[in-house]
Amino acid sequence: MRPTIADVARLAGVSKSSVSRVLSGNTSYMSEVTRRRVETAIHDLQYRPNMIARSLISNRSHTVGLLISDVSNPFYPEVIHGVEDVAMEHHYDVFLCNINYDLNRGMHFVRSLISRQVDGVMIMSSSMSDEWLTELTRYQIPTVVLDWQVRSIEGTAGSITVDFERGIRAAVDHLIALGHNHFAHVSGPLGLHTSRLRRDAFLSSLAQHGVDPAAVPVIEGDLSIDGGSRGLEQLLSFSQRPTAVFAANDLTALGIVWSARDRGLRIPEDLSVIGLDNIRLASEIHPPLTTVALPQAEIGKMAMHMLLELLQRGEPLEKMLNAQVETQLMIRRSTSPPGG
Amino acid sequence: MRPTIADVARLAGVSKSSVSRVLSGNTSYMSEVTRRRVETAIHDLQYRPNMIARSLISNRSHTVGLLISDVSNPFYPEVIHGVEDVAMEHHYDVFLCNINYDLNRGMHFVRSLISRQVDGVMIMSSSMSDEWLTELTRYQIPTVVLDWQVRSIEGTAGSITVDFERGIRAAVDHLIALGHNHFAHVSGPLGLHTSRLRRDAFLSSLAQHGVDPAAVPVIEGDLSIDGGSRGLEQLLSFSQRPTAVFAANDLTALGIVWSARDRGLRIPEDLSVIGLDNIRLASEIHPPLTTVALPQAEIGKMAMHMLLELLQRGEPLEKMLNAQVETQLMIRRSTSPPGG
DNA sequence: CTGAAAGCGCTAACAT
DNA sequence: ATGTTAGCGCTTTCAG
Repeated sequence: MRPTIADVARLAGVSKSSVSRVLSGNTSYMSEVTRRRVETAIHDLQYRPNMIARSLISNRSHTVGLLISDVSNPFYPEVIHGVEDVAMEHHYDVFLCNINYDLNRGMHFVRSLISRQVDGVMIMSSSMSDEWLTELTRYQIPTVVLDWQVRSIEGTAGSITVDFERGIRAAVDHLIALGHNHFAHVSGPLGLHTSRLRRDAFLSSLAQHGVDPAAVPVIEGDLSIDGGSRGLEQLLSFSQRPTAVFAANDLTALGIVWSARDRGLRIPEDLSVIGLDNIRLASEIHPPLTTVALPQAEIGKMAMHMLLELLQRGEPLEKMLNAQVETQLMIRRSTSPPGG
Repeated sequence: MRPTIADVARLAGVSKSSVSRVLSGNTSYMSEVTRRRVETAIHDLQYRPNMIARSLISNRSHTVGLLISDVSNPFYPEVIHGVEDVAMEHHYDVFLCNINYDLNRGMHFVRSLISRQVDGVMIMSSSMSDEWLTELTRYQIPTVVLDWQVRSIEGTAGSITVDFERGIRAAVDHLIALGHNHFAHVSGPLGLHTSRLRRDAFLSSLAQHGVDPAAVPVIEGDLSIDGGSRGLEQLLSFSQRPTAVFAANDLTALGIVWSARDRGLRIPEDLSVIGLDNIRLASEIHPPLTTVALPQAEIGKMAMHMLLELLQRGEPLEKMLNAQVETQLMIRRSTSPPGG
């Protein structure tokens, strides 16, 4: 049996309260001697406090949940890092849940987190259900959501929205400055809000430069390398081939680059490619990818900070918190004037 | 306040015990009526049992910890999946901890997991400290370790070892059959046991074919893309250039392939490259990478299953459990006869 | 078949 | 400055 606070008390010859006091650092009114005795007893027994018992009293588990679509998506690692760093700083632990693009699985995790009395939850899944939020707020669990148009919810919640506009506009400006005039977009699943945002930002920025959006082919991909490959194939079948393509994410862009290469096209001479996310690989491939960067670690940190803030305020907010992160163009080697 | 079992009991007009009975499905000796009343009360109150309170009694948190080096390492996603899948099946939740290659951080997590009373722990970090295991077994927490030479530990533990031999021998056979006779290896950090295993397997397989191991350059890398690039540069500086190189992992292999390409070498005509792991990217790049595959998902599943078994047996084992997984050569397009 | 009571490990008044 | 007591939400004997 693992030693309990009672064992420590017995060994030290004091009461449980005294032990509890040194555990919580409530040591101001204690005699040096008792403190010492307790400390040695703790050490001798290799006693470790039982968080479960603590949580039962305090109603706080010092744990937060983080729901993501899929660990294997290279967008997440840095985000997770950001979350973990801030969490660790504040002595929180993180329950990472892989939704795996499965809404049911998501709901399962949500219920499980509720039962576990997590103090808060962050949802960063491209596909999520409003139900999750409803369930979470029903039990007053503070929740932060990334990049999801939430109809303002009653309860303690916050959201982080990504300003794609700015980075994407910079990307378009860059392409225009290079002299391109035939564009294309390989999007994410257009059922996703975020895919539409990216597409619209691209098209409207183009329009600002006098390019007719209707003339810009949009191919629906699936945010994967394979989707990018397929997108490129379609692009090549058009009579009017684009000289520059904007991909909804870096994975898609990689698929485009590699398939284009395979077909004998040179990147960037024959085709300029811009991605989005700025995953690690983007700078490691050849040529390194020009991309609209998301501040991944910052997103993670911000989410956890916002959650912490939500946790502090006891009462439900009258209005959801909101924060915005900026995107930023990283110019690398996958873009050049058309023809080189 | 969230409803408790008392609220349900009150609403249903029964005792807490009765509610508890239906919660645990202990419904055999109950009247249909009471069961119904309780069920409706649970539903009306949207009651969710408090796992924390349950755990306090049962001493089991239905939670396991999974320590990994770094989420961003593409080796892990499938492993994590495997673990999660069988964990979910058995109603366990997984605490994912990113050691981040930091031994202190690892110890921190270990202590935290102990305080949280996790039922078991899996350690899958390339660098780990024996201390972790000592600490874990001190508190009788069943632990499964991947690919780490554990001096047999007293307590409830298991290990999964990877048989690199077989897959690597197949890789060497393949290279020899293709007609290669100048080899090189870009290893992982040779401080790591697993790096030495891989290197030794390569060298000894080569020896079996009459190749003098002393004549085979081994360049110490760091299991990253960058390390691969640097490895290739060194390789090119040798008077006798190898025609085939075996990399300690796929990331290293990618670095080699891409850098070689950059320097105008053709893959596989001018250089055959074999990786190890079989990460997803390996089959998505061009040319797809020949690699010694680790059964990632299987490793995850096996680890969780072994942990479950450890959990079943109450008493400490007299001997550690052990299981082995096989590696397998995946022949793709990054290898060919020298010169094409 | 159902309820009352004790107790899991800990903290937080309340005494002393 | 320290000990005593009650109780967090739940399960589990033990009575009835």
